[in-house]
Amino acid sequence: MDKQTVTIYDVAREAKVSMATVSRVVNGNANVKQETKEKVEEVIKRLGYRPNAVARGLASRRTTTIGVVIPDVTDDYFAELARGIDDVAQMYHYHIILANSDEAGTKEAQVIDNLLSKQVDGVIFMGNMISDAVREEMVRADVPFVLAGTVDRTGVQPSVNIDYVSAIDEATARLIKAGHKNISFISGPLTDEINSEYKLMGYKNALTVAGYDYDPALVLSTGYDYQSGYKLADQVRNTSATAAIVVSDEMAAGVLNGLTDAGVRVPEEFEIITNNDSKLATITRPQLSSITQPMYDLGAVAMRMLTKMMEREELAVKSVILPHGYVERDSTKG
Amino acid sequence: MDKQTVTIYDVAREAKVSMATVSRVVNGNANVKQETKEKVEEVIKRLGYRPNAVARGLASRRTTTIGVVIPDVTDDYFAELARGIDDVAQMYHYHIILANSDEAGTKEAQVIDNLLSKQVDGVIFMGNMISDAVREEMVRADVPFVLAGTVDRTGVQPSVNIDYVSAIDEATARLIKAGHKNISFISGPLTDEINSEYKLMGYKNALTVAGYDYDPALVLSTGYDYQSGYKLADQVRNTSATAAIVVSDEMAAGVLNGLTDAGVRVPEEFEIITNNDSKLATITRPQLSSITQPMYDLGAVAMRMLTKMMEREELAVKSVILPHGYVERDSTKG
DNA sequence: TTGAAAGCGCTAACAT
DNA sequence: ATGTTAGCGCTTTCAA
Repeated sequence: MDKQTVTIYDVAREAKVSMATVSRVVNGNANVKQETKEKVEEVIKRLGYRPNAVARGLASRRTTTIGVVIPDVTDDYFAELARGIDDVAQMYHYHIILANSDEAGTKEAQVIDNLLSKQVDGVIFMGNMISDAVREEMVRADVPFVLAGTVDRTGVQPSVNIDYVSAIDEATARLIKAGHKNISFISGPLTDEINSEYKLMGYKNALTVAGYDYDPALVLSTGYDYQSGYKLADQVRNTSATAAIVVSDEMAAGVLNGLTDAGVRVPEEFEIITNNDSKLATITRPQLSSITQPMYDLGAVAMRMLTKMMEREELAVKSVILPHGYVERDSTKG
Repeated sequence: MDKQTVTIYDVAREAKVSMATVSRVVNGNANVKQETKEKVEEVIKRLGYRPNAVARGLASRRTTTIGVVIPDVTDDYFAELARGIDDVAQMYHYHIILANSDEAGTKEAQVIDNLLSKQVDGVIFMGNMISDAVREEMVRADVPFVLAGTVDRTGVQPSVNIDYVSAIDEATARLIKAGHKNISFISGPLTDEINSEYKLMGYKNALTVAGYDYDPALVLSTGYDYQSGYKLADQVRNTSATAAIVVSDEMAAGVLNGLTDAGVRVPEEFEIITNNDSKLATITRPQLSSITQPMYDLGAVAMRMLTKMMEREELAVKSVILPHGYVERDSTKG
């Protein structure tokens, strides 16, 4: 019982037309008589013919498939972007190969290499930083790349982001306005540019505007996950900080619970603002006040840009900045 | 700047060998003189040649790519399985196409169709139930399918699961033993077999053993997400239930918070046991007592089975049942 | 509106 | 150990 034993030839023979005509019908080419079309369609259905995408890709040099590089599927933030990407891809009839990069610089480049060898028509890249190896792949590749939720300090790659600097700046200013003199900045590894070159900058900006000194002891960095945040709570208590800006919700939940379990009352004794407003932010108790990001849209817009590039349309804007916001919950006194 | 400018021909010409030799080198065939091999490798590197996986797939009828159908990438449970799948796939040098099915029966079949048209060498299917359309695709396909965290009441498809009936049975018995007379069973749609035919059965079993009557009013079902659970809390309060078994952590977190926000103290006035022990279970306050499942392994083992089937090895066991457990936390009195 | 034929880049016999 | 030669199943000119 072979399945793909049914080829375009079989359909052609059975329908008494040439394979070219079958191809036209399958591809919705208008130059086919209605009658012929119907006959071919009947045969296709009867034989259970399914076009071989691999052969099609080889012949047409288009696979209608795009690659999506994601650091980790279990990361709420990127998973949400992936949904946006997926929906828009669906809309434009592109298929997606979702590839985990594990956030390891070396693996990322290899993952991209795999994607390109599969002849994807384009790639959406997500990550906390762009390694040199990845950058090289992007410029060398002959298919378009779009960055989603991922910054490129050189600004050469089309990208969709929010203004991370302002977002953190505003949140920090909010805490300052609430009277805090010592605010901690808690982020993932500072080797990730998005932390060191953007978010930390926003934090410093706010400090500068308020005329406060920047105290490196208040800058804490660790992994992005819950456990890392939880463990970090002890260190936080050892600083003079009375409030914190945390760059990921999982970390923030960890810090919050670590603090609470150590007897520190949030927000009474310590205020926290987190960064992504993912579903976690409303699940913790107290709920987390948060910067809000249009995560789904970040992905959706990136995918839309990619479709345009793949169709060789001009891009009006190469670096799209989507609006962010802020939502007050219970981890701040408000 | 053309796409796959550098082909195997270019390498062959430049290295002064035949394309077959280049192919041998690329595929690690032993029948190549060391010297020739080195020369070819040098040229490959110099020209930046990257084998075209599409052409390779067409010629060899193998793509070393497998399809993974996931209901929703943002679902913690399945995302965790996906990690297990990904790691093992990596290990065996298979690539993965992760396809979102949105849990819609119609879309699932279409997604599988896409995957098959791409000539994947195998498929891992995850979902809360198997629609007839999906079942049909599976039996008709000529590539192996393995179910991960997904039950097949007909038992014909190879699968990896835990014993959902026993897991829920035991958890329910635990609540009964703690003195509860009215225990609510909270699940996703009962149209999903895993709920109606397995988990609910476990619940009923425990009731029967204890000599309790089954009260349909205590069986509540809604969406798997946090919001659905949160909203359900009101309904829960209107039943006579003093404890509940919840089949997903997100729902459980919702029920817990909904109850807490309504002034019901957990676990003092109401006990909850959840089902997956995903990271959410330790993030909520109180933390959720939970059935434990080896999620990562569920995916990993499924992928390992699939590799065997793709290599045409015999499967010792077609339906693998992995052990489950239980972890006591603070949503039960213990 | 339809058909014929030439590839797309590679693998896999089969030769040598 | 290496080369030659058919295809793999389809798209795409180019003719008719």
